[in-house]
Amino acid sequence: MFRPVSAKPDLVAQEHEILAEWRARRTFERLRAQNAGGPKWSFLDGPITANSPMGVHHAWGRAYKDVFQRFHAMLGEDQRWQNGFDCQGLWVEVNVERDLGFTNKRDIEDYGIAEFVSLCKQRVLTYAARQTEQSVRLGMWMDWNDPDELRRLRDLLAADPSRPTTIEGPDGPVTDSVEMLVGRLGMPDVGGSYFTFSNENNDLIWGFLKECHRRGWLYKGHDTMPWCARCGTGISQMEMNEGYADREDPGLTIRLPLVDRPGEDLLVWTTTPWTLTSNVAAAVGPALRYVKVRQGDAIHWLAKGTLKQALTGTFEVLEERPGSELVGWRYAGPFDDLPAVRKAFATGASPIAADAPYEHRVVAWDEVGEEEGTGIVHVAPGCGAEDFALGKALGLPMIAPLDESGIVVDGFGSLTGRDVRDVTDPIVEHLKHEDRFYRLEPYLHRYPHCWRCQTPLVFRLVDEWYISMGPVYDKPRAELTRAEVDASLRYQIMEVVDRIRWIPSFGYDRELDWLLNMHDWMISKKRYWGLALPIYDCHACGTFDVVGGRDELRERAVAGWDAFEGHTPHRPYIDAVTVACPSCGAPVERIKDVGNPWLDAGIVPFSTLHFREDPGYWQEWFPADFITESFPGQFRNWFYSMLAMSTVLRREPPFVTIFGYALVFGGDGRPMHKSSGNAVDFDEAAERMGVDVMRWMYTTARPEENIRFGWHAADDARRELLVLWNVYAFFVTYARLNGWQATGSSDGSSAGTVLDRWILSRAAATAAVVGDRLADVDAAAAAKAISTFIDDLSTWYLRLSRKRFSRNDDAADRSTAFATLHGALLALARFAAPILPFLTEAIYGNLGGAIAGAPDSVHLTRWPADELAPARDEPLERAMATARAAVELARTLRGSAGIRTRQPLARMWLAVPGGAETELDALVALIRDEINVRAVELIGDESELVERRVKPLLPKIGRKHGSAIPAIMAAARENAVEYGADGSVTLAGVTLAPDEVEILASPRAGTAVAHHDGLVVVIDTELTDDLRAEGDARELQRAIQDLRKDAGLALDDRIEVWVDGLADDAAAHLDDVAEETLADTIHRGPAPAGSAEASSEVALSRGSVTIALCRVRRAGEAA
RNA sequence: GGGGGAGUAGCUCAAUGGUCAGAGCGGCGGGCUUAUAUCCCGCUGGUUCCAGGUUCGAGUCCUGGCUCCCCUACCA
Repeated sequence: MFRPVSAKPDLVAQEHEILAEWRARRTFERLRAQNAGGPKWSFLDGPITANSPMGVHHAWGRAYKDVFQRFHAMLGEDQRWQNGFDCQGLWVEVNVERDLGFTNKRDIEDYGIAEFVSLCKQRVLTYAARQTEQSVRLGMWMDWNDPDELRRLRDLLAADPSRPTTIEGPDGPVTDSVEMLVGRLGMPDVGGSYFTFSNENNDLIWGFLKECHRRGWLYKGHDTMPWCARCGTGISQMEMNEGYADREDPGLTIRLPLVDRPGEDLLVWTTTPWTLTSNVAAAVGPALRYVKVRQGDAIHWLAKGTLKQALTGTFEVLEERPGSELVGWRYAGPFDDLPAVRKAFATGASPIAADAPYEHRVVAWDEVGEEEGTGIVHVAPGCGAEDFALGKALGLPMIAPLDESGIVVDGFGSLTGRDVRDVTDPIVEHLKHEDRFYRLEPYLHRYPHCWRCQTPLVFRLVDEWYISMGPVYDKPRAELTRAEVDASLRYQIMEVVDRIRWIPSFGYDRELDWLLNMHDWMISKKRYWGLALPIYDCHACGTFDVVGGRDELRERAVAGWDAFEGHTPHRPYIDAVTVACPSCGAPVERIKDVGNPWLDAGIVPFSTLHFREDPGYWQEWFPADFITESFPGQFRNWFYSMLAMSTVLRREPPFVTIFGYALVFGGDGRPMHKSSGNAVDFDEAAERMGVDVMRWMYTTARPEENIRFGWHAADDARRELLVLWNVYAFFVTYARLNGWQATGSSDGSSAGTVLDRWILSRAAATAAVVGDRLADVDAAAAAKAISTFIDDLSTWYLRLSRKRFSRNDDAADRSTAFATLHGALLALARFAAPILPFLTEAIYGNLGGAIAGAPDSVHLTRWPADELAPARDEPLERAMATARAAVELARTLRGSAGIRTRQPLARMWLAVPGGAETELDALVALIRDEINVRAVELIGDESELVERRVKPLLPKIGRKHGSAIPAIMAAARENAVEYGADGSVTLAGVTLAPDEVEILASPRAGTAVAHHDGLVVVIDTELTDDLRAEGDARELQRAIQDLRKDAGLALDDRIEVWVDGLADDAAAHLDDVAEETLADTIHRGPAPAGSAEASSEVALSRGSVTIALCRVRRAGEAA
């Protein structure tokens, strides 16, 4: 017997029960064992940042990951099931800093780098445990660590990292110091999720960097970089565009007096006043026109095209010259007295005479424009990349005013020691005092900000480390020679990209576009928590070397190994080791920088697949068959770093297929992000809507479109699943009432009715489509097919079959009906299992548990498509589609005639298109019942019901007949047509050949309606007294059923009914009414006082009738 | 700032240059149903961003403008 099922299920509670059941029965472990040795399907999980609890936006991708893994498991394929955590980098550092209340890097140094790094590791373990729990709740099956074990390691790490401890690995206990054990997480002997902070991950990146160096692609750059003063680190190109935002800066115009033209000055505009301290030149466009203007006593020079925007008040133009004539003019700088300026100028060479000290000069620069400012550009080569390039080209001195925290360095007078963000006011004051100030007004522009902490970036002159991407050639890829590709990493990566299937396909173009525009990859960060870059830069001789791994470091160490031994390769311990310079032999320290975190994630196709310690294993699992991540952002991040590293190491694709999806938006219409404050907590959503509903919402969504997350959308998703649930509940309710049991083998397909065979065919078809779509990475289409099947099952199969379950004296037919619905539901449970793991498990558990020998979980069953395939009957499916269309048309006709479906009609006429005659009798009967007509007459020749119309084929006749077209089309619309004997037609005096027109049959006005497939339906709308009486009886029956429901009666309660005011001809049908409503007696006349439990009134064709009912007490029942 | 894409019903989106611009959702009305919180039918809804142009015919092609999105970017 099946367990009873509520029509209003608590899906959330049920999910928790199933999670407990999976745990208790070790269902996942058994699935892995079952598939061990099967064909391999290699999924590579993109690491999630273990830095905060998940929001609902993380669940989209994780739902996809689980759907595809479960599906491939049902195909019997062996998988690795390894989740990944991203661990190193600024994300984690910034949060630890916040927790500690730190505001800058000095706080970290004071606190102690070792302690700080340990806190970063602890934070990662905390949130890895948390996200593990959340992912399990989502139904995600992975080789999870025990979250409590992760928290235990965290606590031990805090207490004493050197203490030995033991954890249970897949092949037995593993013992090591806490610190080293944490560094071994995810490795084969320890098991569980991979962590990018692992020793192996770091070690393999070292190997990668050494390989880059071997090929000469690694270099140190000296340049002005975008810089975050709060984080104290440079911002790479990959990170830059995360942080563009509108910002209001001071738009400051100042006067620079000309030394050789007393009383005259240059007007210069800047939005970064702090850079004025480092001014060394003023650039003019040599081809632009410049004017001298008088304003009161002052005389200014500026570009002619900027007069209106740059000047305030009236002016008088005195003189005009090309910019080239201004070049070489000397001017007084804005901060000439500062020691730093004097020092730079004393050592800088004058462009006029090599031995003279430098002086401020007007220089020529083609880039200068007139759109903004004054057409005279303030140049500070220490404060901007373009200025830097210009300064380098012209040999100008460089002044770098900021330290790494954005504090003004020594030599800048009263500004020294101040924060760059606070110097605008003192600078303006200074300029006013010196009579250099002209104008200040706010200026709104797009400005880069730190992607992590939103601090506006500054530009600093620094040393950073880069991987060269190679030249960009000014010609199409197809024309490149082999040698050119071999000399440029970016084109090599593109060749790898060519070999990958990108879904959606625009991903391919986006990745190529990024690669073409990518600057060299800046891999260094002047921070603490992350990959220790294994670069040893010799100050003695100026050469640098790269160490390729821990073992190599041990061999080459000349000092400090003891301090490092026993530690993971992180700061500060790694910094103690020095090696001998291979060039001059001097002892060299590691550079202090840590690595770009995308190095950490990019190496995982190697590190997690044991590239080094088990090459055989790596061969088997590389490249990954599949990865899936959110597209926005990853082209320049994870995809890019994996592609770059795999290209360098193997020149092979690291993955074969990539499936990308868009973003989850919050209720405010912005991308959902924790830092945006619009994130919806995952746990809240899971407990409120249930994770199957969430998974359904995500898998039905179009992956290339952003999703707007909302509870309303969740309700829509839930409603659809409740339809399925109600079919299931219906089945269980009546199976229990009838004592029906599954026998194990019967699928009802041979003896079933046309509807039975149809729904089983639909189940087979759906299983095939869902399997095909999932195999092709199209979850939305798979979900859509399931959705259509649920609709078929509920609104067509069950609607039309209901009586076979509830009131059926034919035991064999009843049994067939139960077997059919049972089979359809079990099939659905199986092919929907990857998407809806809980709901399908509940259904399967109740319906399939009874069958001997069946697996005890739907997730241990194999993909059902082949098994179901024999039930497929495509002609029947097509015929049924036609029948459904006919019913819809007839309903439309009823609607427009104002005759409700309960009112029987004498007959309808039906013309079906050729080829749809399969099961015609059964389908006609079905249509007859559904439309409630006594007879259906088939019309072989539909010509009585339709008229011929002509549709001229415009693309064919358009050019030939030109301006006659409107008249031809008007004639066609009015059907003013002459048919020729040869098939030609004449419209508006123009004769068209047979192949220039299409002859259509369209329904005559007044009938209806079938536009395609030639289906035509007509109903007889004449109502006889007899039909009215039967209609009234049906209406009465329906009112009694309503009343039963209102009175809260059980499905099998028997009743006694009173009907007052019913006409005699309708009363002739009362026996039928009594049977349908489970009434023992139907009295005519009013109910005796006090005997009725419920009553109501119903309007019939000949007046209103009062009905009343009460429950009949059974023998032995208390009164 | 540069490059690309898109503007169509209240919303999400269709419509090889072809003659009444369509779906779904929503809204309104009606209907079916003792599994249903569902479902079915009908109706409603349009300056196809604006202004020109090409054409027998333009949502579609061309020119100019406006707005939004994506990619990219320190012009002072």
